[in-house]
Amino acid sequence: MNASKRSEQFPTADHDHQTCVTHALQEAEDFCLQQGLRLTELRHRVLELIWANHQPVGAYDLLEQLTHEGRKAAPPTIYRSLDFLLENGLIHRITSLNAYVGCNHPGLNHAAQFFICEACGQAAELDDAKIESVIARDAKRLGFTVEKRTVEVAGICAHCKQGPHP
Amino acid sequence: MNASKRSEQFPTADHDHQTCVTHALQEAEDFCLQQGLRLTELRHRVLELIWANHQPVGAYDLLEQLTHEGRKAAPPTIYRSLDFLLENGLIHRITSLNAYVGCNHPGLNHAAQFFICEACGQAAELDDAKIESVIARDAKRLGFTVEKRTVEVAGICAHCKQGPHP
DNA sequence: TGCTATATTGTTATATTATAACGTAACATC
DNA sequence: GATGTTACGTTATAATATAACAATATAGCA
Repeated sequence: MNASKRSEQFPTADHDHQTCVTHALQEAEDFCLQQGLRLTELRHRVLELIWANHQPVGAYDLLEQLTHEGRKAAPPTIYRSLDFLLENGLIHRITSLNAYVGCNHPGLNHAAQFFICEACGQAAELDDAKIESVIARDAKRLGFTVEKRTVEVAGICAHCKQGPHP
Repeated sequence: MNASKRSEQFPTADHDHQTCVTHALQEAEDFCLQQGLRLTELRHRVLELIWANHQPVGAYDLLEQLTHEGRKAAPPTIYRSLDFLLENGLIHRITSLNAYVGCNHPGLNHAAQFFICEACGQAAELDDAKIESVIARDAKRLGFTVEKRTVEVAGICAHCKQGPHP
C-alpha cells in the first residue's frame, strides 16, 4: 500500500504526509468544481490547515494558525468555513473532542465512526456498514427515524501501545 | 409492563413519572450505601433534578433550578456533583447535547447507546451488546484498546412521528 | 460593461459550557 | 476534641460557539 494513501487506519509515523495533504486538497477542489461549490481561498486554507494538522484540531487552534499567518480572523470566520466544509462532507466534527478532522471520503454522505487515540491524539475514520446496520436495527425496533449518528471510540492505538507516540 | 418501570425505550406520555423518579433515587441510595459512597444532600438533589427533568438536561439548567429553590450554587457546585454521579455510574453525559441524564442501570459499568429525539428532547438508553461487539471487532482489527465509547443517534422517536410531542 | 441580487467575509458583542484556584465548612477517625 | 480528609462556597477565567449587522466580493443578467 502506498504510504501516502489516506486510509481507514492510523497513519504510520513515516507516511508522506505532504502528499496526503495535497491529495486531499486536490480531491476537495475537484469535488467542489463538480458540485458547483465555491471553495474560496479562506475555505481552501482552512481545509488545508485541518489536513496539515494531521489530527483532530480545535476551531480556536485553527483560528490562531490563521491569524499567525497575517489574516484577519475572528471566531465567526473560522466557524463559517467549518460549517461549509461540514455541510459538504469535506470534514467531520468529532463531538467528544470539539474538534474537526478531514474526511477521507469527501462527497459520500456517509456515517463515519472514529477511533481516537488518547496518547497521540490521532483519529482513524472507519465506515463500518455493520455498525450502521446494527444501529438501524435498533432504530427500527424503537420506531425511531435516524437523522445523525455519532460513534466515537476513545482509547490507545496500536502504535502508542508499542512505544512512545509515533 | 408496569408504566412506571424505567426501561430501554422512550417513555410514554402517560407513564407515572413520579414513581419512576422515586424508584431511581431509591436505587441510587441503596447503591451508594452498598458502595460506601456519600450521596450527600446536594448530590441527592442534583440526581433528583436530573430524573425529574425527564430528559437530558444541561448543567446550567440544573444550576438555575438549584438557585431558584434558594440554594447558593455556582458552576463548580453543579459540576462537582455531576462528576460524582458520572464517576459512580448514576448518570450519563450525552456528548452531542452537552447534557446529563439518569442512568437506567446504576452500578453496572456498562457502555450505553442513546437514541435522542430531536422533537421532544427525550433520550432512550440502550445497552445493545451487538453494537459493543462490532466496535470491539473493529478495535481488534486496528490493534486499538478501547477505553470509552460514545454512541449517540439523533432523530425522531415513534411518538413524535405519530403526532405532536408526547 | 455596468447593475443588481446574492454569497461571503469582517467586526463587535455575547452566549454557552466548563474548569482553576483557593478558602471554608462538614465529617470521620482516632 | 484534635486532626486529616472530603465536600462545598466563592471568585475568576478558560474554551467553545453564535447573534447581529456592516462591508466586500462574486455571479448572473440587462
